Amino acid sequence: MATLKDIAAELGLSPATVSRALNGFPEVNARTKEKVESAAKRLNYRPNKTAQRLVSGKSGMIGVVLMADKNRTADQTFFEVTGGLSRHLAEQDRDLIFQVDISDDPVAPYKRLVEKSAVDGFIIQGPSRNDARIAYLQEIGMPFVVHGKAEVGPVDYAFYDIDNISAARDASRLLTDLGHRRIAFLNGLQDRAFARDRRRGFQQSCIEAGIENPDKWILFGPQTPQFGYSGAEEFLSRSEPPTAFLCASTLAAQGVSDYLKKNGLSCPTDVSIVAHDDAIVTARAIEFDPPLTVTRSPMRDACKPLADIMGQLLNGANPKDLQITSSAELIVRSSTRSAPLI
Amino acid sequence: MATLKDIAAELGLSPATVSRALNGFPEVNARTKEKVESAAKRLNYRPNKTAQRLVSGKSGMIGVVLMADKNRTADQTFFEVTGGLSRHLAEQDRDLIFQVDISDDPVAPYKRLVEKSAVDGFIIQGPSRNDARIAYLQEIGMPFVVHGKAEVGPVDYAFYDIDNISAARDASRLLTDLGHRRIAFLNGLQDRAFARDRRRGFQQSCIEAGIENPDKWILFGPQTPQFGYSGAEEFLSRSEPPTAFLCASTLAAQGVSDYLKKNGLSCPTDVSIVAHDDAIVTARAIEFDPPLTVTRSPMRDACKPLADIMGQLLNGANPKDLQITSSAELIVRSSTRSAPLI
DNA sequence: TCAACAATTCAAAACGTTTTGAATAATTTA
DNA sequence: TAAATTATTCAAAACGTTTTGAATTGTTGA
Repeated sequence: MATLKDIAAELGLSPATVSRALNGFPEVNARTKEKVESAAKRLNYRPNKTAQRLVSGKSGMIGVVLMADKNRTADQTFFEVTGGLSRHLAEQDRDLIFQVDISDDPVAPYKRLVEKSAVDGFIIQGPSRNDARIAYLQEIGMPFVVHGKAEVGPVDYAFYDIDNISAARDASRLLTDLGHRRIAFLNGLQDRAFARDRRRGFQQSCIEAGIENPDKWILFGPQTPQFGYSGAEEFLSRSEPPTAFLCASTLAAQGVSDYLKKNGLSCPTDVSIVAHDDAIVTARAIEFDPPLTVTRSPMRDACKPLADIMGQLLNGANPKDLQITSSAELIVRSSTRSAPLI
Repeated sequence: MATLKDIAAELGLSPATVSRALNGFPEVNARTKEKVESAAKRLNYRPNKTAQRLVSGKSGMIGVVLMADKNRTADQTFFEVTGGLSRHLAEQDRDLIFQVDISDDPVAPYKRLVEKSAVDGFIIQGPSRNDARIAYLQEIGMPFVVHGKAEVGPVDYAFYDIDNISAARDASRLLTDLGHRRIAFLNGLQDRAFARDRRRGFQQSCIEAGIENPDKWILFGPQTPQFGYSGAEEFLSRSEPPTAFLCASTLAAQGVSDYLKKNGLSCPTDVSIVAHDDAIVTARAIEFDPPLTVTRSPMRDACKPLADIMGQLLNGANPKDLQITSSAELIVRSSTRSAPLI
């Protein structure tokens, strides 16, 4: 591998000049620059990243950690995002270090990468309330971007999130507008920030529609077909069964749909279904029978903003200026209809 | 962050001695070593990885590349392995760089990481015949381990693979022993090495059982429920429908099972099903109705051997000594029964 | 007591860059 | 033509380790 010195020796220049020439510094003579560039190409020169890192103090790496505990359910969406992230970081000539954690301490893998000085920053997925990881990274001053916003009020870190309150409100408002009054909500895991926000949105539209005690219509759980199935079972065996389901993911909606079919109930005639659609491949809303009404905001769409935010953060931007909340669009398909007369 | 120099200054030693003390060299005085170690702990010293890399010429990183083209199907198993890999590499104090490729050239992302001197080696998943990535890495002398063996005969690179020929042979032999003579095989994508081997195993047992022209019973495709469903449809609408299905994955088996249910066919009374089980979470063989007979070899099990092989490779071992073929075990459950009398 | 040897430690070089401060060459101004 | 600028280049230091070869100290044997 050719080094700066090799080029310098070849042209009778100093490494300093060669370095400047290749990095486009203005003070280097045009002719010299030309010669250096052609020599670099001829010798197939590639700057040694490690050396650059040593002097710059940056690693050029971004850490992404997956907690491989029980909720394997997160995997699908997690990887969807991680994959896209890797692509967009590559555009900034950064790379993604991927680490899977098995320990009980959620902070441990972050600590490990920090202490190895392996990364310049982290992207945190699936934040919870009072997230220990966020606290740790803030304490040591390590840059990070959160996918999803953990707290309710204003925060001082960078994040990209969708407006979960509005999404849930829009979805359940559609149902109340159609006359539904008994709406079951299969929400995400209770400790997740997005689940808290969606609950809030659901409550808001319930209040608007004069529905009492919305909380008794909410079930928290992992977003899987199994959860959807058992949730449908539970709600529909109540004395006052729901006429509609709101699901936090198309995966849960799949379970609900399966349960309805198995029990001779028709969607949308007997029961309407609305889901939030992350646009993950394994449960496409449009391929449901009937096609599913959703609030849609593809997970994929988060990748580029997250990577961009990280880039700006590492260029010294203020985290408070890097807070993006995007909104989900409501797409009405065939799984929703007026509430049946009772 | 404390450096070697800081410790040296603190104790009135040279950085060289401190370095040796911390790296357990024998020539350093026991008392000195003790003092150095306690000082290191007190100052919370962590060696700077980048500096170590510069001098050692190693990056401590292993590259894993996902080709994000059409066959999204690979994702599930890919991530299963990648996750485990990250864990086991961490045990060697190595990290995993994860890169997603979108270009048409399968070699491009490897080249990119190589030219940045970002990694010490690669782990290649889903090899195909005459894989260009393997050719490239061999040409430039970059260490790599292949998950799955690409060629038929002996090869000179390190790999971990399961014995696909035997797995397919065992599975189809089970069916022929039960009297089945019309066995449909929903195999993997035709360019994949494992699909070629399984075809071979299938052919072997067909020949043993006196079944003619086995190839007309094979369909190649992505291992998805959709493929299973359409494959079942195609085969069962033939004039001589199969009495059994052999699937390359439980995902395809799911599609077959769905098709049977939808069309009033019973498994195992009308049709038997055997699948190869990678033990991925989204399609558990044991949760099928009825529980699925499989040849089982969990994807997860590949992670540790792959990481170990990589470790040895980087320690200078000969790739030819690092070739592991493990065998899948046949687990008979309730989805297989004697062929129906015709 | 002196040489021979082993046990420790050290200074300096190396890895390949970037950056600093100074030096040289080229050009302009007076 | 000398002085003052400006444009260009350079040598050396820096980043934080590891490794090399030499130097120092301590110990043993004669």
